[in-house]
Amino acid sequence: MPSAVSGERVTIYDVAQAARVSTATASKALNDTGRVSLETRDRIKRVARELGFRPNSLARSLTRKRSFTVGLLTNDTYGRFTLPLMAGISEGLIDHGVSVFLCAIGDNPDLARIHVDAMLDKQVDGIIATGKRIDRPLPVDLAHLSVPVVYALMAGPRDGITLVPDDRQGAGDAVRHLLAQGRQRIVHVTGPSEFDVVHERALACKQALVEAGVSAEDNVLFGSWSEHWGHQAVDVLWSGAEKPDGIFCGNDQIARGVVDALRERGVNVPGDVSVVGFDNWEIVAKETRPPLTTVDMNLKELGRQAGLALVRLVNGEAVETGVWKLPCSLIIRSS
Amino acid sequence: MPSAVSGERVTIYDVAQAARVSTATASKALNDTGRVSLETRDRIKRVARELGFRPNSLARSLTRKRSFTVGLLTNDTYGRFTLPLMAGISEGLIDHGVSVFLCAIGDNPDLARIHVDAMLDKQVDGIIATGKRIDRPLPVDLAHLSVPVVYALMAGPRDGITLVPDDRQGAGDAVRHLLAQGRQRIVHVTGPSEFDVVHERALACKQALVEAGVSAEDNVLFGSWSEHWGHQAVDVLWSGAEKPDGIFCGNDQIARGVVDALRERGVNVPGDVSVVGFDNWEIVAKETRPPLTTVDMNLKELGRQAGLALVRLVNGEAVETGVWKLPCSLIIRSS
DNA sequence: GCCATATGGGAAACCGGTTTCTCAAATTGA
DNA sequence: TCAATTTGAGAAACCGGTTTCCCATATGGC
Repeated sequence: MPSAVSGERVTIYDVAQAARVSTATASKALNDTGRVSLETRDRIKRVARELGFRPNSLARSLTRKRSFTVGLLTNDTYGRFTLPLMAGISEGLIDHGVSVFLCAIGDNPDLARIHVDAMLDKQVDGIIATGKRIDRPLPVDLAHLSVPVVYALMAGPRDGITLVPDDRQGAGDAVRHLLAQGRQRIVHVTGPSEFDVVHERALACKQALVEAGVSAEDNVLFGSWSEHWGHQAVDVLWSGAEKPDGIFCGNDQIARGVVDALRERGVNVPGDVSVVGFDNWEIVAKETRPPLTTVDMNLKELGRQAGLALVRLVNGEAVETGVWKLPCSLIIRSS
Repeated sequence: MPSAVSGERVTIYDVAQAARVSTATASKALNDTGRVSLETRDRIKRVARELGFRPNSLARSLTRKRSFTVGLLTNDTYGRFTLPLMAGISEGLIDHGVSVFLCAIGDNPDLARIHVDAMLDKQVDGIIATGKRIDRPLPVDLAHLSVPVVYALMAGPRDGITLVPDDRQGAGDAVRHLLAQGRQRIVHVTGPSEFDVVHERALACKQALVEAGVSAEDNVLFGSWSEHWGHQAVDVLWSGAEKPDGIFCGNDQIARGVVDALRERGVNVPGDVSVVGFDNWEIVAKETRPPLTTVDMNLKELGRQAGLALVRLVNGEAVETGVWKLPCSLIIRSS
């Protein structure tokens, strides 16, 4: 008797029986494949709906050899970059019925190995690797896996697919914004020189200045990614002869430190000096006084693209390899 | 011929064939179940190892009716609370071979429904629900699911299992710390009064003061969770007659605002006034000048416990229902 | 009216494991 | 020495779907 059996899940067998067909026909009808009359198809679909049939994804995956599941591997313990990325991936993939395993592996190679193995055992269709250090690989080799891998915010192999923000464009926009404000003596206060992105951004900064015919000599200060360094940098700059009127910072925390230090010195922002940050970490940028103009890396969109690129790989479609640079946006606030 | 076939995954069938036994025996040997001679068991295990056999988790899940997978549902778009929690869950569960699907659903009920359905289709063994607002439920009803649910940082049903930090103890410790510094005029600057935790913490604050025989009248200021509010609160407090010498803040951002405002007024922290925050959001607390003394909610440990509680539920073990309050730790820095 | 083709649907194999049940051989007991 | 029990291992069913292949019937052409 076809009726809503409580507790137990409804299987395709139940549907088939209720519709008086075989499971084969039921399957074909529900998936719009094979040869089934329109009449029968509709009837089966109706019955399935009435019974509240939901196919067991595991069983389907077993035959299809597709689990509709991907893994996201990250060594960003803080979540600053991972969560927006994750949200984007998830958003991009949910339409494809794909779910995401998230694994935070820190810098522990053993843990990384365990998690990757667990993912492969669970038959993930692909893996997205990400980290906070673009130039540092994950502590595990993903190059020879049986599933495709996409790298986001992280250096992948030459013949792989890597998605990163276009730091060059972002930094260029930031500097051009400062120039448009009429700033002429522009310095760049940034993070440790061991980071690739630091050089990327510094280079773009210089280039934009040169293009505008503005001096770009000795205008980069390397330090750490902290507010503290922002303060220090202002101390250094304001002890010199020629004080800058525009400061482009390597991230929002540095910028916050810079702005605070300037205020404390009685320097008006943006009256005397304009400041631009990088990251658009709203919790920092919005609470800076005045709110910080900064570069947004559009991480959510980057995640979406990474997810979509991965499914295309999984589907065997051709995907252009190499480094994809996704545009950054300048978020103009009051600084 | 048993040999390392490249590309294709090794199945239990391959192992059985190479060891000249049936798949039934192979399965039993590898799982240490059934009746197999020690000799045969060892041989099969050795062969499996040599072939690099890794069981297909999907196939196993299908028969065992356990997917060794749980879902983590969150409406915390920012990751501030979710990621540490996630790390804890993951850490607690990896030993059990359990992986975690992470879904950020925001406040969208439709999206929530879709993700929950997707999880159920993928046969998750259980779900952990979490959010940034402890007193706001997720925009989807999880009460009548076929799998167990554990609530973390979020109000669950009466007969469910809910894990939250012990706000009362944390707030009490914070206030007692201020008292121990010799502070007598203590105020509490906290978030919006619609939040349950706000009242919880305010109450604990009052109680600790009363116990110490210190005045606790009109000493709570409700506002928002922002730095800006911290500034405003100092304005209010310092325009009054009797200025406080100890301030306990509802979160680190407020505390940061308070400390900055005090410094700008020339009030010395911790010389004239001691300040304690809540959350131990390191990025804020460590960069505050001076570094912030604050309450850590031990979210990672909370996540671990939530994960373990869930597997116990899944295993049908008895688990005490109700609200579990996990201890907070006071992190003493310089404020 | 008869043969070739198209159509709808089902039986059975399969995905990769687990588990029950059966059975032959080995061991034990009297 | 012979029956009763224990032991080791395999055949087959199963989990819940998908897919291939085959067959009966309906349709079309001449």
